[in-house]
Amino acid sequence: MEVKRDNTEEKIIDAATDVFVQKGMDGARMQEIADRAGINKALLHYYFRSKEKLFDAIFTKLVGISFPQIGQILQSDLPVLEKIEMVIDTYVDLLLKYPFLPAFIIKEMNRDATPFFKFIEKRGFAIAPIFNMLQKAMDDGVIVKTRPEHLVVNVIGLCVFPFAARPMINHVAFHGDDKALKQFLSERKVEVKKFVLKAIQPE
Amino acid sequence: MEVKRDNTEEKIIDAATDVFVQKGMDGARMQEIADRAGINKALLHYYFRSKEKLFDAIFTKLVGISFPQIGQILQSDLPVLEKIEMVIDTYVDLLLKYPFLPAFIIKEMNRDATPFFKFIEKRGFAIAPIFNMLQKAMDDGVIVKTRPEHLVVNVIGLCVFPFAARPMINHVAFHGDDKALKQFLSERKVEVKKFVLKAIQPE
DNA sequence: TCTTGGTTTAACTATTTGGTTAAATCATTT
DNA sequence: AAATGATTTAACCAAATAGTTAAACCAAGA
Repeated sequence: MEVKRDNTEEKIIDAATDVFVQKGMDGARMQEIADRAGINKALLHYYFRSKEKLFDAIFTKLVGISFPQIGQILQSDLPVLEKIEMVIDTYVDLLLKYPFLPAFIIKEMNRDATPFFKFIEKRGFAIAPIFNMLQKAMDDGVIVKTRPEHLVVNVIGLCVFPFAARPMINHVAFHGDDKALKQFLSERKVEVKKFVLKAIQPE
Repeated sequence: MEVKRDNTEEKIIDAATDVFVQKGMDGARMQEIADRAGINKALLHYYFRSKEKLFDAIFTKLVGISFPQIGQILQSDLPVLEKIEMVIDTYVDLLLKYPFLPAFIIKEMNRDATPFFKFIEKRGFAIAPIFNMLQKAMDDGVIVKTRPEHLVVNVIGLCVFPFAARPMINHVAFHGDDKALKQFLSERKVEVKKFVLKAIQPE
């Protein structure tokens, strides 16, 4: 038993990831996934009973990558400012590795948000401790006062947006020069940290 | 001639906008557009020969809304800081009016960027003057020094991201409370201005 | 009123696509 | 080597879908 199972399943997952990320759930074709995995459609349905089930597997995998274990950073007893810096570093590094993630997640969240909700529920992800930590830092005068929600959205947005809007930025700001875009994106780590730290420093 | 033409065409455009924005090009169905416009499929093809042509019309319309006439603001002789504030105000107001735009544009740009490129080309949109203006302000010590590209992406990203990520923010930060989310988004104008101005003020 | 030309419809077609089935194949165990 | 059970395939099916066609309709001008 399990003759070439691991191998085939892996090939399917790789192929499906490529196709779903590029075309989305609606644009993806089971035939294309089968072709890219070097198998035929029936085998695809043998491993993953339906397109929806296959998509769920891929989506869950990719959401898992997108919402990484920043819990460790946040639960450490580093000063808040260093925590924020570490989150930015970790997150931009992740996005440099998987630049297609933001557009994919945004696209599929807008189509059907329930798989994402299930994921969050399953992982028991809670944002409240983060808000509390930031609120405390504000009360202590370590960072400037606002609603913690805004600060979190600002930080994540500054990290994520350039990747989500990559094709536009590439065209408008860099006239299609992929090298220049890549250079720009790799500068984001330093740039976002500088920008955020300056913005939140108390008077 | 042109008996009810205007009326019907308008109904089609409204219906197609709804459906394309909600489902995207791949997920949209001509039948659903026809139903929503209160006509049948053949009439849809009579007005817009193909799904692609209809989509192009809608996409171009929506990109036109997304890249509004901020030229006037930028070409005025207001101080740079006030220009930046005005751009943020204008942009967030726009997004509050059309909150679905960012996700739609990101989604469709990733599928096929050529309609967007054509639009930019046709409108003769150039980013260089904006970069030059910011560079000058940096040289004059009015704002802190960076690559202008980063500043532009930061400002746009802070405005746009919360709208693109709406479903996630709504769930994670507000537990599905639409009212709370709307309140949060309407605070962004003030928040982003505060955040950006603080981040770019010279030492 | 009769013609004309744009408008609208019902019915149809060709193709694509997700999914099924029954048979063949292959590795492993007895 | 024979049996077993997982794996793989070719051929097929039903539903959905973009697009077509030919005829009916309707408002306006001659």
